[in-house]
Amino acid sequence: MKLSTHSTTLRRAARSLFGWTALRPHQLAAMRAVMKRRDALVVLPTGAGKSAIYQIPASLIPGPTVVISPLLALQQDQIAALNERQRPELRAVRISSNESAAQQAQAIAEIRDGRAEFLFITPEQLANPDRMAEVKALKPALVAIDEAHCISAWGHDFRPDYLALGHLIDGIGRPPVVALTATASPPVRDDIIARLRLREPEMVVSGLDRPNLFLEVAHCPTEDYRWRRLISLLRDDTRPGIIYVPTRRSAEELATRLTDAGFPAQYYHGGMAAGARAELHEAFLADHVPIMVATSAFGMGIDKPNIAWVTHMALPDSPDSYFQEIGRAGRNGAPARVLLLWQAEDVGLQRFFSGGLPDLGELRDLSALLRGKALNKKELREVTGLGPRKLGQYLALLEQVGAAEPRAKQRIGAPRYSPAPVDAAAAALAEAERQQTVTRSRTDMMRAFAETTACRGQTLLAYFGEQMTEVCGHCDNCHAGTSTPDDGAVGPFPVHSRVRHPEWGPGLVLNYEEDRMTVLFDEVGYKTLSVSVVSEQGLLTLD
DNA sequence: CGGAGCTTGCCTAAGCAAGCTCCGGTGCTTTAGT
Repeated sequence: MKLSTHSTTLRRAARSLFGWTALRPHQLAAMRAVMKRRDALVVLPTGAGKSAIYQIPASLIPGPTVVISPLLALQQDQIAALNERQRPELRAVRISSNESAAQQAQAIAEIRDGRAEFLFITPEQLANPDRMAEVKALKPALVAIDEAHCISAWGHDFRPDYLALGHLIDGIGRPPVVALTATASPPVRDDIIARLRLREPEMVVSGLDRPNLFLEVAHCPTEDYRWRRLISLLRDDTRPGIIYVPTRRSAEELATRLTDAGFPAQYYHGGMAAGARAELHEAFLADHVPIMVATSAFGMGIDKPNIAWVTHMALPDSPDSYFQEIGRAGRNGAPARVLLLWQAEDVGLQRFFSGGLPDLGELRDLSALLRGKALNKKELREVTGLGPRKLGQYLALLEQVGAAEPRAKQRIGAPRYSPAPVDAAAAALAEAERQQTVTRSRTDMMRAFAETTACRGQTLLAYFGEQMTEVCGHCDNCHAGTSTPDDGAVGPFPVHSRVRHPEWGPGLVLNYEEDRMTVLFDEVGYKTLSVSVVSEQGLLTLD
């Protein structure tokens, strides 16, 4: 089929299903890749009609679509939006712990009989082999991975089944895969591609600059100063906004303090009852909550056009999180403020969150146990005495070094040629150390962003692999006149070229700023080097 | 890692410094018990 034919078909479907008269170039490019049954990785800001990228082609391609989406609440919203349209070719069902066995059976039947198109599901569900077989039997024609950055952000420790998604997709017959996210730096893109085992994916990446967001950072020597800066923002701007805080307790305390000070605020965090969370979410969307004080739990799936400002009361763990969180402001295109209030001490908490290296002995014992007999997680917990969290992390690590693999009936065993327990433990520990180094180097980059006197827009986008040729003009440093025009990245190696360091191995050149250059090394994460030292000592070579 | 909040030790009265302990994010699942 000719490309133009696909375009016409897609435009017609967009008009008929969504009432859209036009498709944006990025949307169309991504949809055409899906129509050609190619794998695709799509990085577009939310609000750019990302969901339609899989939904419109799915309605045209014969066979159902499996949508893997991380949060049940988010799935619920997406399903409701689809089913509101009352079109059989868009009907969506779900399988999760929220549905009874009977409801789950009915969902499967609806897909099998062609009465529904979309099956929403979590990676955890697919990790159950019986469930996997059930989904495979439906012969899905397409898999869509929503919020694909979760693979990289959560897979390594928090939700290990995210790490196994490539394996899980193979298990349901490996149809074409389209992965979608609003935020993915180059290494995160590589991680997504590798974990999902995408085959020569079509890359659709839009420009990330958000000119209507004014970026501002203030170093706060005292808590009092932090408070006063916040209050001055709240006096200036009474439109709705989000305040991000690092802990649950500080969310509750700050909301109370603000309310007492005459700024009515609500708080939101992951420790609250599901019902209360849903209510607050709704109330915020309905403009009933002017100020939301929240941990990072608040936000995914919040597509609210009129968020006027986002403030961080501590340094986020990474530019990835920061960009994701500030991206919720100004979706309607109106001017919006982004303010980061930070202290050097904030880094301590992030180090704690990224801390906790596995115990070599425990890893070795677990590895030896798996070689003896395949066990399920509950049995493993009982035998080893490890907590569920720790056990999940250990198993993910051992799987990555070829010392563990999923088996039938939710059991986990050792592969036939798995390394000896001592070697497996050492390799797993090394892998955990590498991940921790990279995670911590992201926090270093976040701190560098906070401390820079250069253009913040350029600095932030360079992290995401986008080279802006001119200063952004919408940050505090541009307004203060300290942003030096970055005249095309003068340096010994082109931006985005692969280089090699004798000690740190291969890496990717990200940007130049005065005499400093930032390189992302595969093994040790982000490093800032002096350009003159690199040049004089010949530290880097083209790889 | 670092902050909050407690106890201890000083030593003859109340209050302060030092030292100690504890705590800290993101969500799926499943199960036991009301």
